[in-house]
Amino acid sequence: MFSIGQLSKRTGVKIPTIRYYEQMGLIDAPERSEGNQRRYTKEGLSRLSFIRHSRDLGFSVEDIRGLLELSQHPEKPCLDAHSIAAQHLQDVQSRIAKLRRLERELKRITKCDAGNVAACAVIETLADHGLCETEH
Amino acid sequence: MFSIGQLSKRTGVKIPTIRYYEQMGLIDAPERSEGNQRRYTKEGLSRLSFIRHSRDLGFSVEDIRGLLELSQHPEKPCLDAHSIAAQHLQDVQSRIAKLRRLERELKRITKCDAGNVAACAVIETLADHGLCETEH
DNA sequence: TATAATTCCTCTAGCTACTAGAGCTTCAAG
DNA sequence: CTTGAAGCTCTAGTAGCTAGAGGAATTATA
Repeated sequence: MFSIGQLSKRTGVKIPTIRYYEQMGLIDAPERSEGNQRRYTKEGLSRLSFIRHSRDLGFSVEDIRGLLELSQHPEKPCLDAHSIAAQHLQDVQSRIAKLRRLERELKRITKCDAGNVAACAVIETLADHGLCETEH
Repeated sequence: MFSIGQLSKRTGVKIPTIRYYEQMGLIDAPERSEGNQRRYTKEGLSRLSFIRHSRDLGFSVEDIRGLLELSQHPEKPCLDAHSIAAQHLQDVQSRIAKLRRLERELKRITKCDAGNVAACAVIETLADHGLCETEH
């Protein structure tokens, strides 16, 4: 049996976050000690690790809800898991693409070496979208 | 003079968002009509365009506050603008790097072609960080 | 000009995924 | 048995909006 603090240390999930996940229904409410403190089992630990890892990979809480549900049913086909992951991969890729465009634009405007704001490319570009080279 | 709706159409910023920016002090409270409706001038329009464009480039509201302040003082040196933009560029680059690592991991795990959850690489990887190839 | 349709007003609450703090209770080590 | 760390619940705050209620003003049509 682990206290919430031990669980936190083992998974790297902060204590208030663990309570938050419980409130959101991602993890089951664990048993309590006589004095009403949470006591977790190994199952609780591995479930929280799963969540932590999924969050690290950028899955939303809703995605994780689906993935957890699936992981409880090993006999089911795993198409759903794949489509959640594939969708997420797409999201990640489009975010990368968008950030790359920003990066290009920011690199370009920060090259300015004017001395004052009146002639500064950063300020000027922000004021006038027409000066941009790419869409965003 | 523009109504809030016209301003919204010209800048692409939604009406509640314009009011929100006013509340946050990013734009000045404009004059009002006899019936208490907002009436904007061309200055209001260009200030909002500046904000919109900066948001598109991913600057935070706080950053924009600084950039706007600077843009009001054309005679000042523009070092501050550059450091805000350069810092932001760094943020963008580190986000790109992080997303690339995720992308690699997600690509790898979605390659799985098992038929059911018990053998599915997606689920398995989420459950066990040790199966990952890169840190995240 | 009368009425109808559209736009605008303020105010409150909700979204994601947490995080921080107040004020109090329980646990574990010495 | 005491004391300090760790736990409890509850509320509110973070960014950057977005949505809805309920009502007033403006604009377009008949």
